[in-house]
Amino acid sequence: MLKTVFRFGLIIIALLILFQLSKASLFVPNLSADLVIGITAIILVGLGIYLGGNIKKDKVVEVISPQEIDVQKVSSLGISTREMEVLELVAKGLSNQEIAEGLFVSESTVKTHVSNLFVKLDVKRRTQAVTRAKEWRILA
Amino acid sequence: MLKTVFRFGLIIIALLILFQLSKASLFVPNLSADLVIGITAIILVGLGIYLGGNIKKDKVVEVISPQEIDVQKVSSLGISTREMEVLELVAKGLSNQEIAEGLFVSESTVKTHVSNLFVKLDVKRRTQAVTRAKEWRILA
DNA sequence: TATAGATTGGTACTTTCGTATGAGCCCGTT
DNA sequence: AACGGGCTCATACGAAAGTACCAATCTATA
Repeated sequence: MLKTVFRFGLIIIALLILFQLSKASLFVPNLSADLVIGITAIILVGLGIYLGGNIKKDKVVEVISPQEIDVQKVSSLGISTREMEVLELVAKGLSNQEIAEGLFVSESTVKTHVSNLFVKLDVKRRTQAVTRAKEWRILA
Repeated sequence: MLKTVFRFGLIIIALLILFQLSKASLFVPNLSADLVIGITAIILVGLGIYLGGNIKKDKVVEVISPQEIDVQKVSSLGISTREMEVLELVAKGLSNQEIAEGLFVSESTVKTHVSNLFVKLDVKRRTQAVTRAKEWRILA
Protein backbone atom coordinates (compact mmCIF):
# COMPACT_ATOMS: atom_id res chain seq x y z
CA MET A 1 0.00 0.00 0.00
CA LEU A 2 2.85 2.35 0.82
CA LYS A 3 4.31 1.58 -2.56
CA THR A 4 1.13 2.65 -4.21
CA VAL A 5 1.20 5.99 -2.43
CA PHE A 6 4.81 6.36 -3.42
CA ARG A 7 3.94 5.63 -7.02
CA PHE A 8 1.19 8.18 -6.96
CA GLY A 9 3.69 10.70 -5.71
CA LEU A 10 6.01 9.95 -8.58
CA ILE A 11 3.19 10.11 -11.05
CA ILE A 12 2.08 13.51 -9.79
CA ILE A 13 5.60 14.86 -9.97
CA ALA A 14 5.97 13.50 -13.47
CA LEU A 15 2.71 15.13 -14.48
CA LEU A 16 3.79 18.49 -13.11
CA ILE A 17 7.05 18.31 -15.02
CA LEU A 18 5.25 17.39 -18.18
CA PHE A 19 2.86 20.27 -17.76
CA GLN A 20 5.70 22.71 -17.41
CA LEU A 21 7.46 21.25 -20.39
CA SER A 22 4.43 21.42 -22.58
CA LYS A 23 3.63 24.95 -21.49
CA ALA A 24 7.17 26.18 -21.97
CA SER A 25 7.65 24.52 -25.32
CA LEU A 26 4.58 26.23 -26.72
CA PHE A 27 6.58 29.43 -26.84
CA VAL A 28 9.68 27.84 -28.27
CA PRO A 29 9.48 28.09 -32.04
CA ASN A 30 11.77 25.12 -32.53
CA LEU A 31 9.22 22.66 -31.20
CA SER A 32 5.86 21.83 -32.61
CA ALA A 33 3.07 22.24 -30.11
CA ASP A 34 1.27 19.29 -31.67
CA LEU A 35 4.26 17.07 -31.20
CA VAL A 36 4.76 17.96 -27.58
CA ILE A 37 1.09 17.58 -26.76
CA GLY A 38 0.97 14.26 -28.59
CA ILE A 39 3.97 12.84 -26.80
CA THR A 40 2.65 14.07 -23.48
CA ALA A 41 -0.71 12.48 -24.17
CA ILE A 42 0.85 9.15 -25.05
CA ILE A 43 2.94 9.19 -21.90
CA LEU A 44 -0.10 10.05 -19.83
CA VAL A 45 -2.11 7.20 -21.29
CA GLY A 46 0.82 4.90 -20.63
CA LEU A 47 0.93 6.06 -17.04
CA GLY A 48 -2.76 5.42 -16.78
CA ILE A 49 -2.41 1.89 -18.03
CA TYR A 50 0.46 1.28 -15.65
CA LEU A 51 -1.51 2.72 -12.77
CA GLY A 52 -4.62 0.79 -13.67
CA GLY A 53 -2.69 -2.44 -13.74
CA ASN A 54 -1.33 -1.90 -10.26
CA ILE A 55 -4.45 -0.51 -8.70
CA LYS A 56 -6.33 -3.66 -9.53
CA LYS A 57 -3.78 -5.79 -7.71
CA ASP A 58 -4.13 -3.76 -4.54
CA LYS A 59 -7.88 -3.81 -4.63
CA VAL A 60 -8.39 -7.53 -4.04
CA VAL A 61 -11.57 -7.68 -5.99
CA GLU A 62 -13.69 -10.65 -5.09
CA VAL A 63 -15.40 -11.78 -8.23
CA ILE A 64 -18.50 -13.72 -7.43
CA SER A 65 -18.89 -16.24 -10.19
CA PRO A 66 -22.36 -16.51 -11.66
CA GLN A 67 -22.08 -20.23 -12.38
CA GLU A 68 -20.84 -23.09 -10.33
CA ILE A 69 -17.12 -22.61 -10.66
CA ASP A 70 -15.44 -24.27 -7.74
CA VAL A 71 -12.96 -21.71 -6.46
CA GLN A 72 -11.94 -24.01 -3.63
CA LYS A 73 -10.91 -26.64 -6.11
CA VAL A 74 -8.85 -24.19 -8.11
CA SER A 75 -6.87 -23.03 -5.12
CA SER A 76 -6.55 -26.52 -3.71
CA LEU A 77 -4.91 -27.54 -6.96
CA GLY A 78 -2.58 -24.57 -6.72
CA ILE A 79 -3.74 -23.14 -10.01
CA SER A 80 -2.72 -19.50 -10.30
CA THR A 81 -4.61 -16.59 -11.80
CA ARG A 82 -2.55 -16.55 -14.92
CA GLU A 83 -2.91 -20.27 -15.37
CA MET A 84 -6.67 -19.92 -15.16
CA GLU A 85 -6.62 -17.29 -17.86
CA VAL A 86 -4.60 -19.60 -20.06
CA LEU A 87 -6.88 -22.51 -19.28
CA GLU A 88 -9.93 -20.54 -20.37
CA LEU A 89 -8.33 -19.70 -23.68
CA VAL A 90 -7.25 -23.29 -24.18
CA ALA A 91 -10.86 -24.29 -23.62
CA LYS A 92 -11.88 -21.88 -26.34
CA GLY A 93 -9.72 -23.82 -28.75
CA LEU A 94 -6.96 -21.28 -29.20
CA SER A 95 -3.44 -22.31 -30.13
CA ASN A 96 -0.49 -21.49 -27.92
CA GLN A 97 0.50 -18.75 -30.32
CA GLU A 98 -2.95 -17.22 -30.26
CA ILE A 99 -3.08 -17.36 -26.49
CA ALA A 100 0.31 -15.69 -26.36
CA GLU A 101 -0.97 -12.83 -28.51
CA GLY A 102 -4.13 -12.53 -26.48
CA LEU A 103 -2.26 -12.22 -23.21
CA PHE A 104 0.64 -10.19 -24.59
CA VAL A 105 3.29 -12.74 -23.64
CA SER A 106 5.56 -15.08 -25.57
CA GLU A 107 4.62 -18.54 -26.74
CA SER A 108 7.27 -19.94 -24.41
CA THR A 109 5.41 -18.51 -21.46
CA VAL A 110 2.15 -20.00 -22.60
CA LYS A 111 3.78 -23.38 -23.04
CA THR A 112 5.12 -23.17 -19.51
CA HIS A 113 1.69 -22.32 -18.11
CA VAL A 114 0.02 -25.06 -20.11
CA SER A 115 2.60 -27.61 -19.05
CA ASN A 116 2.16 -26.67 -15.40
CA LEU A 117 -1.59 -26.92 -15.82
CA PHE A 118 -1.26 -30.43 -17.19
CA VAL A 119 0.61 -31.50 -14.07
CA LYS A 120 -1.96 -29.92 -11.77
CA LEU A 121 -4.87 -31.38 -13.71
CA ASP A 122 -3.06 -34.69 -14.12
CA VAL A 123 -3.53 -34.87 -17.87
CA LYS A 124 -1.31 -35.20 -20.90
CA ARG A 125 -3.11 -33.24 -23.60
CA ARG A 126 -4.93 -29.94 -23.83
CA THR A 127 -8.15 -31.58 -24.94
CA GLN A 128 -8.05 -33.71 -21.80
CA ALA A 129 -7.31 -30.64 -19.73
CA VAL A 130 -10.52 -29.04 -20.91
CA THR A 131 -12.74 -32.03 -20.14
CA ARG A 132 -11.00 -32.55 -16.81
CA ALA A 133 -11.42 -28.90 -15.92
CA LYS A 134 -15.13 -29.12 -16.61
CA GLU A 135 -15.38 -32.35 -14.66
CA TRP A 136 -13.90 -30.59 -11.69
CA ARG A 137 -16.03 -27.50 -12.21
CA ILE A 138 -13.00 -25.34 -12.77
CA LEU A 139 -14.47 -24.13 -16.03
CA ALA A 140 -18.04 -23.21 -16.85
CA MET B 1 -10.45 -8.76 -30.03
CA LEU B 2 -12.55 -6.67 -32.34
CA LYS B 3 -13.86 -4.83 -29.35
CA THR B 4 -10.35 -3.92 -28.36
CA VAL B 5 -9.64 -2.54 -31.80
CA PHE B 6 -12.87 -0.61 -31.67
CA ARG B 7 -11.99 0.85 -28.31
CA PHE B 8 -8.59 1.91 -29.55
CA GLY B 9 -10.26 3.66 -32.42
CA LEU B 10 -12.52 5.57 -30.05
CA ILE B 11 -9.60 6.47 -27.85
CA ILE B 12 -7.62 7.81 -30.76
CA ILE B 13 -10.54 9.93 -31.93
CA ALA B 14 -11.04 11.23 -28.40
CA LEU B 15 -7.38 12.12 -28.21
CA LEU B 16 -7.51 14.06 -31.45
CA ILE B 17 -10.51 16.02 -30.27
CA LEU B 18 -8.82 16.79 -26.99
CA PHE B 19 -5.71 17.97 -28.78
CA GLN B 20 -7.70 20.38 -30.86
CA LEU B 21 -9.58 21.63 -27.84
CA SER B 22 -6.47 22.22 -25.82
CA LYS B 23 -4.74 23.94 -28.69
CA ALA B 24 -7.67 26.22 -29.45
CA SER B 25 -8.33 27.15 -25.89
CA LEU B 26 -4.79 28.35 -25.43
CA PHE B 27 -5.67 31.40 -27.43
CA VAL B 28 -8.92 32.08 -25.65
CA PRO B 29 -8.20 34.47 -22.80
CA ASN B 30 -11.21 33.28 -20.85
CA LEU B 31 -9.68 29.89 -20.19
CA SER B 32 -6.56 29.13 -18.31
CA ALA B 33 -4.07 27.04 -20.25
CA ASP B 34 -3.13 25.28 -17.05
CA LEU B 35 -6.69 24.29 -16.42
CA VAL B 36 -7.26 22.89 -19.87
CA ILE B 37 -4.00 20.97 -19.89
CA GLY B 38 -4.72 19.64 -16.44
CA ILE B 39 -8.19 18.45 -17.35
CA THR B 40 -6.90 16.92 -20.53
CA ALA B 41 -4.17 15.13 -18.63
CA ILE B 42 -6.61 13.77 -16.09
CA ILE B 43 -8.90 12.53 -18.83
CA LEU B 44 -6.01 10.89 -20.61
CA VAL B 45 -4.86 9.12 -17.47
CA GLY B 46 -8.42 8.01 -16.93
CA LEU B 47 -8.54 6.63 -20.43
CA GLY B 48 -5.31 4.80 -19.76
CA ILE B 49 -6.69 3.24 -16.61
CA TYR B 50 -9.87 2.27 -18.42
CA LEU B 51 -7.86 0.74 -21.22
CA GLY B 52 -5.56 -1.11 -18.89
CA GLY B 53 -8.50 -2.55 -17.04
CA ASN B 54 -10.35 -3.65 -20.13
CA ILE B 55 -7.67 -4.81 -22.48
CA LYS B 56 -7.67 -8.30 -21.09
CA LYS B 57 -11.38 -8.58 -20.53
CA ASP B 58 -12.79 -9.72 -23.80
CA LYS B 59 -14.72 -12.39 -22.03
CA VAL B 60 -17.46 -13.82 -24.12
CA VAL B 61 -19.58 -15.91 -21.87
CA GLU B 62 -21.26 -18.62 -23.83
CA VAL B 63 -24.31 -20.27 -22.50
CA ILE B 64 -23.97 -23.93 -23.24
CA SER B 65 -27.21 -25.72 -22.78
CA PRO B 66 -26.98 -29.00 -20.94
CA GLN B 67 -28.71 -31.39 -23.35
CA GLU B 68 -30.28 -31.67 -26.76
CA ILE B 69 -28.14 -33.10 -29.50
CA ASP B 70 -29.20 -31.67 -32.81
CA VAL B 71 -29.42 -34.60 -35.20
CA GLN B 72 -30.59 -32.35 -38.01
CA LYS B 73 -27.43 -30.33 -37.72
CA VAL B 74 -25.28 -33.43 -37.85
CA SER B 75 -26.78 -34.69 -41.06
CA SER B 76 -26.91 -31.24 -42.62
CA LEU B 77 -23.19 -31.00 -42.09
CA GLY B 78 -22.74 -34.39 -43.71
CA ILE B 79 -21.10 -35.87 -40.65
CA SER B 80 -21.12 -39.66 -40.84
CA THR B 81 -21.64 -42.18 -38.07
CA ARG B 82 -18.00 -43.07 -37.85
CA GLU B 83 -17.02 -39.44 -37.75
CA MET B 84 -19.39 -38.87 -34.84
CA GLU B 85 -17.78 -41.70 -32.93
CA VAL B 86 -14.38 -40.17 -33.53
CA LEU B 87 -15.64 -36.75 -32.55
CA GLU B 88 -16.93 -38.03 -29.24
CA LEU B 89 -13.60 -39.59 -28.42
CA VAL B 90 -11.78 -36.44 -29.45
CA ALA B 91 -14.03 -34.55 -27.04
CA LYS B 92 -12.98 -36.94 -24.29
CA GLY B 93 -9.43 -35.84 -24.82
CA LEU B 94 -8.08 -38.99 -26.42
CA SER B 95 -5.12 -38.90 -28.80
CA ASN B 96 -5.41 -40.16 -32.35
CA GLN B 97 -3.54 -43.29 -31.33
CA GLU B 98 -5.88 -43.94 -28.43
CA ILE B 99 -8.93 -43.38 -30.60
CA ALA B 100 -7.50 -45.79 -33.15
CA GLU B 101 -7.14 -48.46 -30.49
CA GLY B 102 -10.60 -47.79 -29.15
CA LEU B 103 -12.21 -48.19 -32.56
CA PHE B 104 -9.90 -50.98 -33.75
CA VAL B 105 -8.63 -49.05 -36.73
CA SER B 106 -5.30 -47.53 -37.68
CA GLU B 107 -4.14 -44.10 -36.66
CA SER B 108 -4.19 -43.11 -40.33
CA THR B 109 -7.89 -43.75 -40.45
CA VAL B 110 -8.50 -41.67 -37.40
CA LYS B 111 -6.46 -38.84 -38.87
CA THR B 112 -8.57 -38.95 -42.00
CA HIS B 113 -11.79 -38.83 -40.01
CA VAL B 114 -10.52 -36.02 -37.84
CA SER B 115 -9.34 -34.04 -40.83
CA ASN B 116 -12.69 -34.44 -42.56
CA LEU B 117 -14.41 -33.37 -39.37
CA PHE B 118 -12.36 -30.21 -39.25
CA VAL B 119 -13.53 -29.28 -42.71
CA LYS B 120 -17.16 -29.93 -41.84
CA LEU B 121 -16.91 -28.05 -38.57
CA ASP B 122 -14.83 -25.33 -40.16
CA VAL B 123 -12.08 -25.44 -37.57
CA LYS B 124 -8.34 -25.98 -37.54
CA ARG B 125 -7.66 -27.72 -34.25
CA ARG B 126 -9.26 -30.52 -32.27
CA THR B 127 -9.81 -28.27 -29.27
CA GLN B 128 -11.74 -25.90 -31.49
CA ALA B 129 -13.68 -28.81 -32.94
CA VAL B 130 -14.92 -29.72 -29.49
CA THR B 131 -16.09 -26.23 -28.58
CA ARG B 132 -17.63 -25.77 -32.01
CA ALA B 133 -19.42 -29.10 -31.77
CA LYS B 134 -20.91 -28.09 -28.44
CA GLU B 135 -21.85 -24.70 -29.80
CA TRP B 136 -23.75 -26.42 -32.57
CA ARG B 137 -25.31 -28.93 -30.19
CA ILE B 138 -23.61 -31.79 -31.93
CA LEU B 139 -22.12 -32.97 -28.68
CA ALA B 140 -23.65 -33.08 -25.21
C1' DT C 1 16.89 -8.97 4.26
C1' DA C 2 15.73 -13.38 2.90
C1' DT C 3 12.79 -16.63 1.04
C1' DA C 4 9.11 -18.61 -1.65
C1' DG C 5 5.85 -18.24 -5.26
C1' DA C 6 4.30 -16.28 -9.58
C1' DT C 7 5.31 -14.77 -14.08
C1' DT C 8 7.97 -14.46 -17.85
C1' DG C 9 11.15 -16.22 -21.33
C1' DG C 10 14.70 -19.08 -23.65
C1' DT C 11 16.86 -23.41 -25.88
C1' DA C 12 16.66 -27.91 -27.40
C1' DC C 13 14.42 -31.93 -28.27
C1' DT C 14 10.55 -35.40 -28.94
C1' DT C 15 5.94 -36.31 -29.94
C1' DT C 16 1.56 -35.55 -31.70
C1' DC C 17 -1.31 -33.35 -34.89
C1' DG C 18 -2.84 -31.92 -39.27
C1' DT C 19 -2.63 -31.83 -44.48
C1' DA C 20 -2.13 -33.68 -48.96
C1' DT C 21 -2.51 -37.33 -51.91
C1' DG C 22 -3.54 -41.69 -53.56
C1' DA C 23 -5.67 -46.05 -53.25
C1' DG C 24 -8.38 -50.37 -52.20
C1' DC C 25 -12.82 -52.26 -50.41
C1' DC C 26 -17.80 -52.58 -49.50
C1' DC C 27 -22.56 -51.30 -50.32
C1' DG C 28 -26.64 -49.23 -52.24
C1' DT C 29 -28.41 -46.96 -56.26
C1' DT C 30 -28.81 -45.94 -61.07
C1' DA D 1 -22.07 -53.13 -64.47
C1' DA D 2 -20.99 -48.52 -63.27
C1' DC D 3 -21.11 -44.74 -59.87
C1' DG D 4 -20.87 -42.43 -55.52
C1' DG D 5 -20.29 -42.37 -50.70
C1' DG D 6 -18.43 -44.18 -46.64
C1' DC D 7 -14.61 -46.56 -44.48
C1' DT D 8 -10.13 -48.08 -44.46
C1' DC D 9 -4.98 -47.37 -44.77
C1' DA D 10 -0.37 -45.61 -46.25
C1' DT D 11 3.40 -42.26 -46.95
C1' DA D 12 5.42 -37.98 -46.48
C1' DC D 13 5.86 -33.53 -44.95
C1' DG D 14 5.24 -29.32 -42.16
C1' DA D 15 3.17 -27.29 -38.12
C1' DA D 16 1.81 -27.40 -33.41
C1' DA D 17 2.16 -29.21 -29.07
C1' DG D 18 4.55 -30.88 -25.26
C1' DT D 19 8.83 -31.84 -22.15
C1' DA D 20 12.89 -30.70 -19.70
C1' DC D 21 15.91 -27.47 -17.99
C1' DC D 22 17.35 -23.22 -16.72
C1' DA D 23 17.08 -18.40 -15.41
C1' DA D 24 15.64 -13.39 -14.54
C1' DT D 25 12.10 -10.40 -12.37
C1' DC D 26 8.80 -9.04 -9.30
C1' DT D 27 5.84 -9.38 -5.17
C1' DA D 28 4.34 -10.58 -0.80
C1' DT D 29 5.65 -12.13 3.41
C1' DA D 30 8.32 -14.03 7.37
